[in-house]
Amino acid sequence: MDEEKILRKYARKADPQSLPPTIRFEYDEHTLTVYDAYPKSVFHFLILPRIVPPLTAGRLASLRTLLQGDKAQAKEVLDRLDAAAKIVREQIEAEMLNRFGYKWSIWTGFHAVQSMEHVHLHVISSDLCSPSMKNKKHYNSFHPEHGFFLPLEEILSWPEAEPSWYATMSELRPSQYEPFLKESLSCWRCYKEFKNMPLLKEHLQEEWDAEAKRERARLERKQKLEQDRLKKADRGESPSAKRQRESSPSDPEPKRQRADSPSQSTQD
DNA sequence: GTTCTAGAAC
DNA sequence: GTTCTAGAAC
Repeated sequence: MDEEKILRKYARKADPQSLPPTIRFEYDEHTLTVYDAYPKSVFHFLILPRIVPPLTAGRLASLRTLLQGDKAQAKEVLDRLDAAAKIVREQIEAEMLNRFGYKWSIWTGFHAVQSMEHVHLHVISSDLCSPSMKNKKHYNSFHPEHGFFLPLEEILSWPEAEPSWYATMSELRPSQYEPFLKESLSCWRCYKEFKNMPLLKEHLQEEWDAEAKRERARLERKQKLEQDRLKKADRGESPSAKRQRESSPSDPEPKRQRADSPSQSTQD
């Protein structure tokens, strides 16, 4: 089987369950999520639209062929990928907490010019630390500033835009995007430039380590505050003193979890 | 997409 | 001399 058409082969499977678990992550009626065979980050998945009528292999050959076809159909495919990506991100975040004790950002988007046939949405953690991250092209294809990586959120807004603008964007001309891959090696977090990949990789690892340290310390402070609050509450401390501590300025991030659910306080 | 490798860069 | 890149081959 032609290596280049490997994704199309997966997307064609009537029964994705038959794919080995080393390749298959999960699937639903319209999408299939696989592990990237050469992950460029700690977490790196590809979400493929499955080839189910009326969708054809030709229509799903690339993001370009999808966008240049029926607009409503394109929108539907993108929405299904979006829904699948949300679920994958939740699972990645759970795994981040399990294995690393904190969560870091996850990017969801397409390469403007894909190298493997068949539409595939990248869901990739922002560390960009992986043995398979080997050259400038690899790195720049995910650099959030260079423009080669197209966030799904952005593409979802295209069909709502001016039709002539939509048509222009849908061309996804390689000549427009390929130069982005040749830009100098700069850290996407601090913009510092590096002479070669080994030096950049070393720096990316340091950035990620620093983030881990920062985030773990922040979570610890938060948990300690919470424990103290509960202790004080048990002793019947005045509600006003409690409120004062709760509005701690060191933790501006809004949290989904209510502070008064002690049963879950270790997870966050 | 990867592997291989010649020659540039250091 | 060794490391690294980048283009060709697959």
